[in-house]
This record gives sequence, structure tokens and C-alpha cells, in this order.
Amino acid sequence: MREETRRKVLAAIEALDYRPNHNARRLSLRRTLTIGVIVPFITNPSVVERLRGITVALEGTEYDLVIYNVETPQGKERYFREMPFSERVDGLIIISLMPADEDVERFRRAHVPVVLLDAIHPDLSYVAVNDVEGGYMAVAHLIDLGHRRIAFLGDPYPNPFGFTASYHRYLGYAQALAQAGLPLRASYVVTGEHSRRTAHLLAASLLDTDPPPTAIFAASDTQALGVLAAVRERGLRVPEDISVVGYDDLEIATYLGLTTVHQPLFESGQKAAEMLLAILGGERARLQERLPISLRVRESTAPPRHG
Amino acid sequence: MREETRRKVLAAIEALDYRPNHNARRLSLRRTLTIGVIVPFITNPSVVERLRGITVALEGTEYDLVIYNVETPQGKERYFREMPFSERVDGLIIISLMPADEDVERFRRAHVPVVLLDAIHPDLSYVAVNDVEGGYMAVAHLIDLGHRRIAFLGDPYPNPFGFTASYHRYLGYAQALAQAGLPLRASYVVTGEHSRRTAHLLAASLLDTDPPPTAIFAASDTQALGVLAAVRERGLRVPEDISVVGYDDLEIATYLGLTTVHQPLFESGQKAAEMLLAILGGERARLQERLPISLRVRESTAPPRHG
DNA sequence: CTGTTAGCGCATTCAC
DNA sequence: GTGAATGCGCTAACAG
Repeated sequence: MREETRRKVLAAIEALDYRPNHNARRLSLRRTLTIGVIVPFITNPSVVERLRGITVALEGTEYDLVIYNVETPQGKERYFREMPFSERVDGLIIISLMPADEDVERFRRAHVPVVLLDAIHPDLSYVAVNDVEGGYMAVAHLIDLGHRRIAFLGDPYPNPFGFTASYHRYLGYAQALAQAGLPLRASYVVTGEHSRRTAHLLAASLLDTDPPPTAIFAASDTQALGVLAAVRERGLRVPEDISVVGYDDLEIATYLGLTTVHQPLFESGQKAAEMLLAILGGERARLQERLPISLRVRESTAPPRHG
Repeated sequence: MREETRRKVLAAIEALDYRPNHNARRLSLRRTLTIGVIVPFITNPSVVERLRGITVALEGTEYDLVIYNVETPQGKERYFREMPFSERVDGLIIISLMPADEDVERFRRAHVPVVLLDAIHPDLSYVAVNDVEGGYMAVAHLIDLGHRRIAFLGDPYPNPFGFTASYHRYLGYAQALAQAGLPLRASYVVTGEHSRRTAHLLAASLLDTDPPPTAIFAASDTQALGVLAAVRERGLRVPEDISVVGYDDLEIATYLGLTTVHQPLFESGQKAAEMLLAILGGERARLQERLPISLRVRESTAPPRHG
């Protein structure tokens, strides 16, 4: 092309406000230039923080991010079944939901790269933390303070969504108790659907046990909020009457002075997106990464009243 | 096609696990089958609730939802400029961000239907509430309780994002004061970047004024949280020493017993998505709707001490 | 009603 | 190096 022609074309592009057609480009490239993210309960603050990490990592790339919000087990099933074959995404990030082996097999057959975020599967790439360790840290902290009657409040397991984090945190709880030679009492372990309201109810029942626990480890900050509400409702004080530990370190945890296990939510989203980009860029290996966690001691934990 | 042929084809579809290629379909249809949503600060809980409404309304339709997270004025500019012409979306939902007239003109030229959510422009379709009325309701409630020194805490206006809600709520505040014959004191009006932390600082400065306000109307629940923290920090009590009113009625507001102006966040998202679907389905009219708001009186407001 | 064909607008291959 | 032809896999218009 001559220089003059080139200039004319450029001028025409400008004049006609020409933009390449994305659809044609995608068809020709045999790619969708789109990444899908399957998100359970998008209103959950920890999930949103992860989502934000993903959007930031994808900014400036050629990929768009489409979200699939899951609020029922059926929704999860449907997306797990259809999405890989729908030719709608080049890759998939799945937050907190654990695919069954048959799902993993389906992903493989569909040749759609998948990165798990906040879940672990040996055959898939993932970004996660060690939740057993996190649970252990939280409870070891309480034991160090002198607590001996420590309760656990979390999600049911197994559950239809395949959430595993809460269960792993429970394992860490059990491990810490065992190591300290403390009994694992069934009455101190309560689970229910993940919400502040349910946690409130469950915490109330914990406070009714005899003897009541001197500390409660909630498997998430959201649930810890419910615990705090139940404690307040009884006219009890935190940490004087009872210590509370959460998990996630949401923004609200700082606000409330909640001792909690910090995990890098935003960074986890970023990392997962970067992984997927690497895979879409040709990376063949399974990428599996554990991000570090740490205990944030604030004002909701103290030694138990009677030693 | 003969019945037998039909059956064979169906069998082949099944056997080969055939799925229509989305990209080819889109190119042929000259549609992207995608709706874009421009979201400011996706971690903002009120925004997420709206987003959830959108995802629910889009579920079961042929449209995917792609999100563009905006966290800087430049990001907003870029999306406003590029998105309509990028041939990446069939329609656009814009949350809380106010487009300039030139942006509106560009949307028109690009023939990309736009629905504003939580913003109002005469030339565009929108779903919003009457924030002036909302601000008025909040402050009238305080005046009814006997308050005469009422402060306002909100976002700066104008601001580079084009957020208008806070300003409209301020207008309602001013209107309620005027109607009650109360003075509008400049020292009782403070604004700053929308965050709990900043609101905390601003509230502290309000508490330092002489005489201090007996009530604070925060333009959002997020900011009200900052106010509550500042009050608590001073060793003051809500509502005995000072009343606090928020806006949005986030889930946390119930938890904290915060009196606030309820607006239907989830429904607004649903409605906006339905509007856009209607427009994409051929609706020619500009769709403009105001959703109802209401005051939720809880425990953070009471008559002033010396009132 | 059934079966065939052109065309969507790019990227890529191929001849030049 | 430049420029024309082919194909991506559908939909819709068309002819039979």
C-alpha cells in the first residue's frame, strides 16, 4: 500500500468513525474474547472483592468479563453443564464452587480452561488459601488466650453448592483442639446456611448450651456479625464475656474491631485472572497457587473471664 | 425435511455433542447478544444489589451480561467514549454515573440503547428514585422529632464521576430545613469522597463545631457507618446524644438499627434490565421510571436531649 | 413447505 | 513486500 493510500484509509477510518466489528473478529479468530466468571451469591462482600480483583486484572486486556450469578444448586448445575459447551467464553473462573469429578471431565472434553478461585481440585488450576491452617490459627489464638470451651459456627458440609472453605476451617478448628488436648464437643459445633441471620440464630443456641462456650470461631466475618448480634442481644459483652473470631477480614471487620483471619481476597481474584490469561496465552501446565493468610488480632478476643 | 431425516439429524446432534457456535450466530444476526453494565466501584454494596437485580432479570434470556468496573474518572470517560462504538454490546446499563450531553449524543449516534440506573437524563431511559424527596423525608423526620441543629454529610458536588444522588439528597435536606424555617448553616454541611473512612473524619469535624449538631443525615448508609464510628469514638451514644439517619437501607442498616431511607435497590436493577430488554425488543419510547422510597425508622433516631 | 445460497466482516492464506 | 481469495458457522432470503 502506498503511503498516500494509507493516509487516505486512515482519514476514512476517522471520517466514517469506523470500528472493527467485534463479532466478525471473534468468528474469524475462533475465540470469544470473553472470560466467564461463575459467582455464587454475588452480594457476598468477599465474593465481590474477588470479582473486583478479576476486573482489574482484565482491564486493558482484550477480554470482556461476563458474569453468571449462582443462587441455587440448580443454577450451579446448569452453568457447570452448559457453559463449557456454549462457545460463549474462552475460559472460566469459578468462585468458591467445587465442581464434581464429572464436571471436571466435562470441562476437559470441552477444552475450556478453568481456574478455580477459593476451591481446590487436583486436576484443575486454582488459587486458594489453606483454610485448614486458617481455622487452626484462629482457634490456636483463642487457646493461647486461655479459652477451653470454644465453639465453631459455619456452613453445613457437604452442601449442594460444594462450598468447602467452611469445612476446612472446621478441620483446622478440630486440629487445634486436638493438639491442645481439648475435647471436641458436638454441642459446640453448629452449622447452617451462610447468612448473618442464620448465624445469629445458631449463636443464640450456642449461648444456651450449658456450660456456654467462652469463645466462638465463626467461619466467616458475615457469620461473625450474626454472632456479635446474638451476643449483644443477650446483654453480653465482647470480649469480656465472650470472644469472637471471624474469617476473611472484610472491611467491616476493621470497623467492628473483629479479630479475624485475613485472606487476600482482591489479590486472589487478580491472580486467578492472570492465571487464566496465562493459560489462554499458551501456558500448558496446571497452575496451582496458595496465597498466604494471617491472623488479625483486634478487640473481639481476650482471655476468658474465669481464666 | 422428512421425519426420518429429522430424527437422524437430532441423533447426530446428540451423538456429536453439537452446539451452535455463538460467534457465528452473533455475526449473522448482527447482534452481540450481550448487555454491558458500567459499574462504579463494584464493591459498593448498594451497587452490587442493583447488579444482582440485573443478573436475575437477564437469567433465562439470550443475553449475557458483561461488566465494566469504573474506579476512576478516566475509566468512566474511556467506557463512555469507547463502549457504544465497540460493537461489543447490544445495549448498556449505566449505574449511578451521569453522562454529559456530549456522551448522550454519542450514544445516540452509535445507536446503542442506554438505560440509566440511579441517574436521570431527560433524553435517556432511566430507573431512579426521587432523591430530593428522600432527603426531605429523612430530614423532616428529624425535624418532627424536635431536632433543630441538623447536619448533612455527603459526596462533593459536582464530582468527576457525575454522581448526583448525594447532591439531590442535600437539596431535600435544604428544602426540609427551609420549610421548617430552620437556617441552613454552611458549617453543618460537609462533603468528601464516598467512603466510610472519610465520613468518619467528616463526622468528627461536625462533632467539633460549636454548637454541635443534634442529628446528622448521611447521604448513604456507608457514610452513616462512618458517622456512627465517629460518634462512638467520642464516647457519645446514638440516639441519646445524637441521631443519625442514613440512605439506601443496606442489609447492615437493619443489623445496626439505623434509621434510613429505603430504596428498592434490587428491583431497580431488575427494572432497568427489563427496560433495556424491552427496548432491544423493539420498544421505541423513552422509558423513564421513578421507584418509590420510604423511611425506615429504627433505633438511631430519637428526640434531641434538650429538645 | 423444503432445500439451497448468499452474506455477515473479519483474519488468514495464498498468489503475485 | 502488496493485494485478492477463502473460510469462520451461522441466519435469512430465496428458489424450487
